[in-house]
Amino acid sequence: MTIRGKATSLDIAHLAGVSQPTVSRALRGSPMVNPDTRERILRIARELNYKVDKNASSLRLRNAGTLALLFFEDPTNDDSLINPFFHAMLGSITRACALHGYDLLVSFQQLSTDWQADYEDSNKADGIILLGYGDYHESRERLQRLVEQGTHFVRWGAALPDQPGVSIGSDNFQGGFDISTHLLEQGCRRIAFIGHASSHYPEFEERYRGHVAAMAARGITADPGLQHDAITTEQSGFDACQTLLARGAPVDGVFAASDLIAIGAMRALREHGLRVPQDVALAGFDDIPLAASVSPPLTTVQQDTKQAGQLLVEKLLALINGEAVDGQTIAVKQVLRESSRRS
Amino acid sequence: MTIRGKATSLDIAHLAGVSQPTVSRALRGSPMVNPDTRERILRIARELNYKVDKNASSLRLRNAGTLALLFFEDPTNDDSLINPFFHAMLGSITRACALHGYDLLVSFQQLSTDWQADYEDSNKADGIILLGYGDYHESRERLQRLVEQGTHFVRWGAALPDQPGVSIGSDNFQGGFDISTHLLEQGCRRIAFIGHASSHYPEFEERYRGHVAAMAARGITADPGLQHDAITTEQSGFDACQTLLARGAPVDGVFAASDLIAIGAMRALREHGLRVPQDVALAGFDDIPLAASVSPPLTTVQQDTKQAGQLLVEKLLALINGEAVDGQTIAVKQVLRESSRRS
DNA sequence: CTGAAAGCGCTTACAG
DNA sequence: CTGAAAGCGCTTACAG
Repeated sequence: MTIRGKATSLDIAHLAGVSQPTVSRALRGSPMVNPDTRERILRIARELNYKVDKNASSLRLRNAGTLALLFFEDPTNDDSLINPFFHAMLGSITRACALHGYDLLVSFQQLSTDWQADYEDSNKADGIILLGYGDYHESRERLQRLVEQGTHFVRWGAALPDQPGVSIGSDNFQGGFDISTHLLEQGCRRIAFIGHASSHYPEFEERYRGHVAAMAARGITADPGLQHDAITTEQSGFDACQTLLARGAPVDGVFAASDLIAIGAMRALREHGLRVPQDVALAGFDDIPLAASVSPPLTTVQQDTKQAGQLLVEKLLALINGEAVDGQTIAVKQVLRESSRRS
Repeated sequence: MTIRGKATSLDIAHLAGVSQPTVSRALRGSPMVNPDTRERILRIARELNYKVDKNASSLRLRNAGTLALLFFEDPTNDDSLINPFFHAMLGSITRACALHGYDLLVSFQQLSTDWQADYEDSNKADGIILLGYGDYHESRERLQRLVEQGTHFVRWGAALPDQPGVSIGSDNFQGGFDISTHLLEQGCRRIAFIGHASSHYPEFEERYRGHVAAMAARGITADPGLQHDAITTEQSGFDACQTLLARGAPVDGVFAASDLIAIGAMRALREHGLRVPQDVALAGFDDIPLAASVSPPLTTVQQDTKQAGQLLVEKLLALINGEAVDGQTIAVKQVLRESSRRS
């Protein structure tokens, strides 16, 4: 056994006194190998710490056994401001890949970058998982391009009609509806929504629509003046809430489009001398780990990252497999904590 | 041009009226190709959206053009509790890889898992970057194994003597020394240290040693009773601080071994009716994005994640290249914010 | 400057 | 059950 230079199937063949193809068969678990021979081969492989050469195998099999995760960043974000929610997604995607015996290639990209890199990934991987934030209108044409390319991909996001490719996302409408219904039940009537609510941010828009519908269900028309744009950062949430409060509009509830926004809003409320939840009930969206730890603990909508990661991987694998695949909406779960408890 | 089925260099050769090796040469930028021929080939390649098959290329070149990032998790952690600091590292490592034209394979692993998977990665990638938390004594033997294997790897962590492999880490001692010196300057005398301080967690231990040294420099002997174990989670920080306060030991400063711990400690202090910084000055370590956003904003020690990622990748590449490589300690920077400002 | 040849390590019909 | 043969797509000496 040579220490330097990895062992090959041919090395094993020599040592086992068989041909190289037989080694390959034994290693791949082919039934047409004599059990004794197989045992011998496997033993030697273990001793040599042999691993199949992925490149050679992929080249021959014509599939890479690799998926690529392309993480889109909003150019307005600096490196470190990634929403913890996406980290949970990264974790669950990684695990789902491992479960299916696939490797995961990870890359980060600016939304504005040319899509050349996508193609590059499509060449190294069997398919792409798209994840990230930013203006949907900007990413839409890139998706279109991928479709034309015949690239296999799935994306995390609102599953809306007329979208290029396969989208998997949470039931944002229902989540928004539930949380606003809850705030209404707590006696809130003037509920602010902090977060973008346009087609540029379809997930936030759906949450907002859920909010408006919940209000309507109680006969209340949502005041458009109580919606204020924000992206998913603590600072943006702080700023938006600040602006809203500075306007002097009376508010007794805040539904933030994400937990990070909610945490920023909480800080703004506190600085304005407003108590949460006594003066203003507060709720977020995502259920990031921090949500349970802030004080008061934050009421929020839990997105099922585990199922999300699994679905993304499994649907992508199905696509690669040539199956017809539809988008899917994942159920969400309300998590009620102190930040909204007034009764 | 066939839509289905990727174009190969042979397709291009046919269309360009040259041999396949000439295409390969042109694409790789070999100087021994007629400029006109090269232009033609490149144009056709672009039209066909051709990309070199990575598997074939790697197989032939005998290098994968891929690095693997192996993220170790403490089994006590649940999926979502990854320190934001590591996410910043992930970002900077990804970027450094891209810069050097390498792909990055990412996998998460329990510290306790068998190291089989490491070998697997070592087969798919040219080298491994190790990152994560957990008991160093546990990971140490795995590192040893990797060394014996001849696997190229670098790890993020305290660069101590007698370690297997190459380690790159922050100057934790200096960071601890600086922050405690600062707390002392703010008038603190009874400074608690929250975080593990044993050889099982060498980075925390170094921070603690820095703290003790800073105290000693002022003629103060650090009270061992003011050190309380904690791992890097908000909850653990909360619990540890809680316990410490419940003991009734008077405390006028807290140096938390990480920002997450500090944020937990802040919550515990608040619940005990202690004001930060008036009653207790507080400092953390890492400078995660949240540190600037909590109230009061958290004094901390910034680790240079950007340089860290670059160094990890560059040193690993050097190792792969057969060069002799040493570990390195990266300078840290104090970030003073309100949580420690008493004067 | 360019082509024919060999080979990276594997997998899988094709014969036996 | 097993071996000899072909070939995945590329790169690089080796000739010209």
